[in-house]
Amino acid sequence: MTMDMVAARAKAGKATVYRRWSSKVELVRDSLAWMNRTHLELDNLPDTGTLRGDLLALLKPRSIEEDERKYRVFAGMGSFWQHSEFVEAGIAGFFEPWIVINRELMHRAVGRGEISASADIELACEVITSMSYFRGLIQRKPFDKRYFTALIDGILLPALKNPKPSPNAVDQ
Amino acid sequence: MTMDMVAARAKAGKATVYRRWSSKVELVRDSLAWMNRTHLELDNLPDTGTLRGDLLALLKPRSIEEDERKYRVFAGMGSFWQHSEFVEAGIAGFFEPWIVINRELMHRAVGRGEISASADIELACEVITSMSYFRGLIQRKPFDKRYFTALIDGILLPALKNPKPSPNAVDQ
DNA sequence: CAATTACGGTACTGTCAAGTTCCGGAACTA
DNA sequence: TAGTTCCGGAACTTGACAGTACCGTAATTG
Repeated sequence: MTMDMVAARAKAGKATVYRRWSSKVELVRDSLAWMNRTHLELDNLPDTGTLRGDLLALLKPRSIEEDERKYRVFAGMGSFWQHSEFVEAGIAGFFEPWIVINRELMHRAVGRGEISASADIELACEVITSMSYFRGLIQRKPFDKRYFTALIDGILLPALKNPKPSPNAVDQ
Repeated sequence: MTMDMVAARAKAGKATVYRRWSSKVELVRDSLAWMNRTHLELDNLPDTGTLRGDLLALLKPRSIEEDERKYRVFAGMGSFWQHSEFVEAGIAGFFEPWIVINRELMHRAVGRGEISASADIELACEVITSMSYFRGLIQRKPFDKRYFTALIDGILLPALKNPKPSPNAVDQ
């Protein structure tokens, strides 16, 4: 991802790119922010009546391919992993919305009495995100509907429907 | 991570480094392989009688700090993320042994009748690894004993002790 | 001790990519 | 049409870093 490539892809001159962004750092920052603008409106979440239905409703073909593009972007960002500013503001920002959404859906499910009130929501709402990330970026296997449903039905819902064996809080 | 730094850290001349490795690529490959040599012998796993005990026995202070060093290495490897050769052989190789160990411990637990035989072991044995990675490299928070036990007690064991909920034929 | 080898250090070369400068031409304006 | 502004493109500068060449010296061997 060189600036020449960026300019070429934009069918623009490098000078023009630098007219709009004063450095590559700013360009990357803005690009990340742009990608982070989530299409998922927090106040318009799916509400199917079951946690399982809500979660499945989140996984649209759109988001699958978007995720894969994000992973390719990550892999190509190379040197920016050193600057923790970017990891925090940019990369972590990718995942935070999903975690927030999961948290909200799970809290609703608790309210409905669908899952145990003593479940560790704070941890559970990071499970999908963590594992999708690991699968996409490390294992480089598709995070598709099959895997997603297996995750929900095989891990997440069983974990949430039971009270946890021992009460444990995690710092946040 | 420049070759000058490597040489300096080794209190050696750059020429000496190049006498042993013909290129940086080979050096990184060998370094990854060396870090991957796991201290956990597969035929000498903990056997405390419970899955919980076995898993907790895996988490030694040694491995915690080693993991954090690995994450720092990852963050510093920058450009190598493009070459999927390295991601597969090197980085993925870090995690595979842990997954294998988890799988073995869980199969034992199934054999003891401790966890449900219908549990999704293949998925479950990736949970700890995925989430430790996410926490260490993305969230940059410590993967310590507190978090680890919360993960085991709040997610993993509850998920495993229950049969999967009905794989209902819900929406498409 | 003398000869050879191995090493640490430093200076050099080549390459690649970020950032700058400049120019010619297109598009808009009067 | 003439003047002004903006853009694409290409050449250039600069810095960082991989890889190389070389030298003085310490260790090794006969």
